[in-house]
Amino acid sequence: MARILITSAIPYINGIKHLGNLVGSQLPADLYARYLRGRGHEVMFICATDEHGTPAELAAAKAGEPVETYCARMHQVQKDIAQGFRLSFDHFGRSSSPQNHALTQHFAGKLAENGLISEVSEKQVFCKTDNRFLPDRYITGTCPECGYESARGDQCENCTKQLDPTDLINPRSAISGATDLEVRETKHLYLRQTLLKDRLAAWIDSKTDWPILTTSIAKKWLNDGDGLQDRGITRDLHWGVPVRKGTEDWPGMEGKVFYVWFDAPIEYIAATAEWANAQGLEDAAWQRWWRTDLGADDVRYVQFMGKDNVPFHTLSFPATIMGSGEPWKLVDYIKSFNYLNYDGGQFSTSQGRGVFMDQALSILPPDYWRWWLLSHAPESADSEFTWENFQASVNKDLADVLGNFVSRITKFCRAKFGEALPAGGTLGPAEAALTAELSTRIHAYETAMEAMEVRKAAAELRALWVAGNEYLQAAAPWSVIKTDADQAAVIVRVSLNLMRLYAVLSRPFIPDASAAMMQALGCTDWDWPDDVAAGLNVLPIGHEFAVADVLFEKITDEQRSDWQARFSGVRS
RNA sequence: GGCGAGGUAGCUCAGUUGGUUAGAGCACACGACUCAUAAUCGUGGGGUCGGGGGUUCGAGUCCCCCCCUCGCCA
Repeated sequence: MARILITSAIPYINGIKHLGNLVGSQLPADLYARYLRGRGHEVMFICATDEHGTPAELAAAKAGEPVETYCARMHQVQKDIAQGFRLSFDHFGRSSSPQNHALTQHFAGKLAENGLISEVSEKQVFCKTDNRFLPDRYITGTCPECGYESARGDQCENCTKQLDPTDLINPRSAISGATDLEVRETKHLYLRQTLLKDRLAAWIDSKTDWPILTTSIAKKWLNDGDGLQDRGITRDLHWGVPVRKGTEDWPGMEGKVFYVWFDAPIEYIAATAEWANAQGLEDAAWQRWWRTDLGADDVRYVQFMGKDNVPFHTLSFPATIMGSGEPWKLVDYIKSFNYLNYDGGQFSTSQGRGVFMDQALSILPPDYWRWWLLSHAPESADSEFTWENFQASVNKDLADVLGNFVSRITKFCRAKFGEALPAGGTLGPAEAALTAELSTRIHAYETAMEAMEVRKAAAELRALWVAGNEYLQAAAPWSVIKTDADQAAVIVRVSLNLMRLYAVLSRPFIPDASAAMMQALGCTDWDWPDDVAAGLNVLPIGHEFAVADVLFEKITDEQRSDWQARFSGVRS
């Protein structure tokens, strides 16, 4: 039994996420967590809301609420929706938690002790119209590197160069558009990433099994232009983690907070601490996941995220961990995703384009979305959601192939033998062939799952469902029963056991349907079929079951065109 | 116009370090079956891998040029 720590990129507190966000991190992370639990491994699956920074302040102001109230409310909203999608976090934390405050301050203190923090008195942009210092991303201007005219103050979207706001040429406020900006003197802390560049580069180079998408982005940031730069980690804001050196005051930093990108990844650790505290456990309970000196040396740590998050997870956060000089767990594998497009364009939070998580759940149960999104996950390239494809995939895969298998075998048994596994007959060559095929396919499924090849795993699972229909079709118990009831009984017993197998194997993808299948079978044995022959013999002769309701209703053409119309515009 | 990402069967996509007749699912056609959510199973048609050069014994897979699409920005 292995121990695996899984984190999903933490969604920003500001608003409900769309399906593209969901499939880019939380959902595949959940798939992986559920699979590993199903195999009997010990899993810690962590997510949280990312709550600090100016966008939260502005959204709260717009909602007419104090920022603390706004964040608490939106956290609960996101938590409920995550539950709606059956995301099986062990803990869904908050980056504004006391635990994260303490840990963020702790890391800053350690980094300072190790000479990795510099205090820089710099000139920062203050907007008189907005009456505030403008954070990096709220200043637009021309990129000094490539001449792109709408570069943001933190990064040029055009050339991906990391920037500081004062690098921009012709800056203006992105909040008001005002140009009455003035530069004021303010002191900030910088993380001296340049001193860690060689260690980071060597570490990235050692990750030869990482996806190209992950390492190529990391290397680009390490080596492009002047290479990795020192990074400001504090801001002149009110909402955030107050700057402190561990538990000590930090002279000259009064009234300032840490930059959101400094404290957000630390929340992965803090959320695990939140989990332990919520469970009434000692610190050792979470430290054994994160401290290699306190039990985490045998933990495998896997992160899931969209490609836009890769630089922070391959460089900034590891710099924090390494720079602390303490034995914190570094990530072992980063699974990154491309973007999901919506019907010919992009999903867009700012434009309200596409289907959002709450809307999705209002029209269909989570399994439908989970199946489609995971079986079409944007792993190797951006992929596309269309309503036609969604309808076709769901109807064919879930209703026709899996749902109908369950339906046909349970109803056949009820009609011919009653609602219990019938006695008689012995396994023959057809069952031996089925067992062999299932073994091969389950192995392929496991291999894909362990490699986090999501689409491939979905295809293998589907092939397993098809194998059941093939077996039934060839065995034809509805014909056999006319001359050999014992033989028909064997086929039915094997098929009903196969249904249980499907429930177990499918659970990571479609947990509700799996639960419904198991409930219909009156079974609570979720053991993974390491031995397929034994796995097909779990439900004994005489075991009673019930015919379940239709597992998956088909999506009608009327529903499809209705939703297509309803979600064609922008969200109001 | 700038930058970025792509162009493989009607649709959504796979195609490992270049190597035998380019694959899957859906859709379509035909056949089988009738237990089942008009479901299932089998067979088949269908692609000059955007175009043109080049490297190579051999390129969807490497290099160059061009065309087109999408995104962001002007």
